[in-house]
Amino acid sequence: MATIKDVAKKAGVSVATVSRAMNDKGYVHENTRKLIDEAIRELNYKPNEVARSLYNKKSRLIGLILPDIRNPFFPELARGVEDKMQEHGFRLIIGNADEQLDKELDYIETFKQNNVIGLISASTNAVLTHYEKLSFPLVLLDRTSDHHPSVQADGYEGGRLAAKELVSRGSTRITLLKGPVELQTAQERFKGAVDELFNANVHFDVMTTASFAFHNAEYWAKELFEKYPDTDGVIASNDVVAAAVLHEAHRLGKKIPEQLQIIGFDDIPFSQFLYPPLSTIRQPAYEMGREAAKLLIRQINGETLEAKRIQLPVQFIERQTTRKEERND
Amino acid sequence: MATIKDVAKKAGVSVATVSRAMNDKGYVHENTRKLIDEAIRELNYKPNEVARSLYNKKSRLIGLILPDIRNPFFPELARGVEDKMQEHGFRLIIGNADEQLDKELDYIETFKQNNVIGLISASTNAVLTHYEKLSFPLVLLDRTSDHHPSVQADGYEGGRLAAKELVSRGSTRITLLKGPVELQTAQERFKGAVDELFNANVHFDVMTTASFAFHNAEYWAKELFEKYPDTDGVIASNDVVAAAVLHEAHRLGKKIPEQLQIIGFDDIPFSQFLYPPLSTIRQPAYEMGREAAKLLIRQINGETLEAKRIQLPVQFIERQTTRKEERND
DNA sequence: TTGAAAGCGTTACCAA
DNA sequence: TTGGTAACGCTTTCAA
Repeated sequence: MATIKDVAKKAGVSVATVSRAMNDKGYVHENTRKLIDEAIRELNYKPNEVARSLYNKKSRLIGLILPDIRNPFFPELARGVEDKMQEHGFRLIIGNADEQLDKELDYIETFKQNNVIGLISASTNAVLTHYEKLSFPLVLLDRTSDHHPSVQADGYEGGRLAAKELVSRGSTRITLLKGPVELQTAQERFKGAVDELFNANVHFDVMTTASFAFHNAEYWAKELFEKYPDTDGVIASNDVVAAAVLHEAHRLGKKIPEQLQIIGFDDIPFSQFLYPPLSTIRQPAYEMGREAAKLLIRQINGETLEAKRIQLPVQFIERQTTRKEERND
Repeated sequence: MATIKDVAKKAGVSVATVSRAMNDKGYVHENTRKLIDEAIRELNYKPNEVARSLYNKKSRLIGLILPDIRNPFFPELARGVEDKMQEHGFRLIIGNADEQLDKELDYIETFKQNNVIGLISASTNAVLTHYEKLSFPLVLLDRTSDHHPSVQADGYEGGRLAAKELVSRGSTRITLLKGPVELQTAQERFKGAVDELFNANVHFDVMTTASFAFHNAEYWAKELFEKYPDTDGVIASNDVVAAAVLHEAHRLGKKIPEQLQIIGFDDIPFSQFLYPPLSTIRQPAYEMGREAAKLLIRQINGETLEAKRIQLPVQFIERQTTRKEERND
């Protein structure tokens, strides 16, 4: 690997001048610059980011913490972050926390030790204290905080919408799946749904699903129908859980959506391929990722954002696990 | 952040001694060591990985290139790599190439510039020349190479199995979906299936799907039934495509598996939630990730592996998009 | 407009 | 058994 010294030698100048030329800082004569550019090209020189990082105490790396890379919602978020960061010359390193605090802490440590210039976290951990004394800017994604800028979908409205659509389509014994108690976004969805359900004055039961992961989803689904065998409308905590519920409903021979309506949350790509295709509340995951990236970049550029909160709208995606709306015309 | 100097000062020794103590290199008196350990603890000192990396020209970071983070097969792979690496104190940074060569090159550059100690690539790009002159060890995952160690599933056998199961379950007009031409693994599956189909002397058509990604899968599915409306057995190039085919088959009102059998490839977690649950050829993705990690670690530890190839077995997962086998007893 | 040199935090050589 | 110091590749200050 060629170093800045090699370039300097080839161009017949000092390393200081090469550095100035590369970074457009201070004066460099135009002719000198040409010599340097040529030397760089000929040697195929790429600055050593580690050395840069050691001096500057910042790299061009952005850390992204994902709670569970296997839930398709998160890769979608990641893609949004990635694309936006790419446009600005930052590189993303993804850490999969696997819903475990120690893994999350490991990654944060790794990020610190490698001088990331900023961090985006979609962590699902309730406690955020380990984010308090970071030396680089932070954006929270798919969750909120009173102390940090954040991007999230309008969970309350999402929950409300889900309930409203189910009710207006005729479900009368609704089961509301409540996501992990420590997860704010899940709680907001829950609150939205509960409020709407109360208003509608319809019977409903609540069941808590303590995780969003695949291997548990099946279990929740079974439990759901054991506890509430005659439910005729399920508001799932997310699409993965909804898929499991749909699967279990088929196994039990339920007609969907005639006997049982199901509505998910997220709108992951797979939902359209389920049978029947899953009606769901869409979160604009990719956009959320982009917005988080924008917020982080603004901070990197020196703006102080405090606890700025960006909330993106959700949307009911009507597919076929819900019936047609009952019209009175 | 405390530095090694602070520790040295606090312990009343030189930085050289602290360094020796930390790395267990050279002599350190037991008493001195105690002093140092205590200082480290009190200051909550963590060595600066960037400085280390600058000197050693290697970090503790492992790069992982994924072709498409949205295809659930790859996160599963990543989890395997991650877990194994974690056990050895290495940290994983994931780069999503998005099936685009320039993104892949960008990540490789980032990895180089950040002194990763090794690289695992599940790239889908045909050309591998950019992997030739790397200064760190490389393992290819989910693909093969004559020049590098690699880990992959037995694609040929997988293709063969898929065909065999479909035939033995009574499909007579099979459509074989062939993955991207530049993808070796796809080609091997294809070959295995073709060989078996020839032997079985059953009619079959071939259609090429030029990508594994979601947004295209639907398109291939539609095309499939336009071209071969009376096919009674589909061997999909992977589970994502299979899901799309299943979806389209429903839309066309086909009875599955009575009129049409479908078999996938990969066994991603979602496949069990499809309706009917998808019969598929399982690749042991998580294990593959772990094996790739092992291979990389061996190289990091100085072994030369040449083009060692590890091939893991595949397995037919019988679910309900295939009929019961016709027995003659 | 340029260059010498110090410094970023660590490791390793060599002398003590 | 310990410590001084050069070196890793870069940026920045200051003097020329």
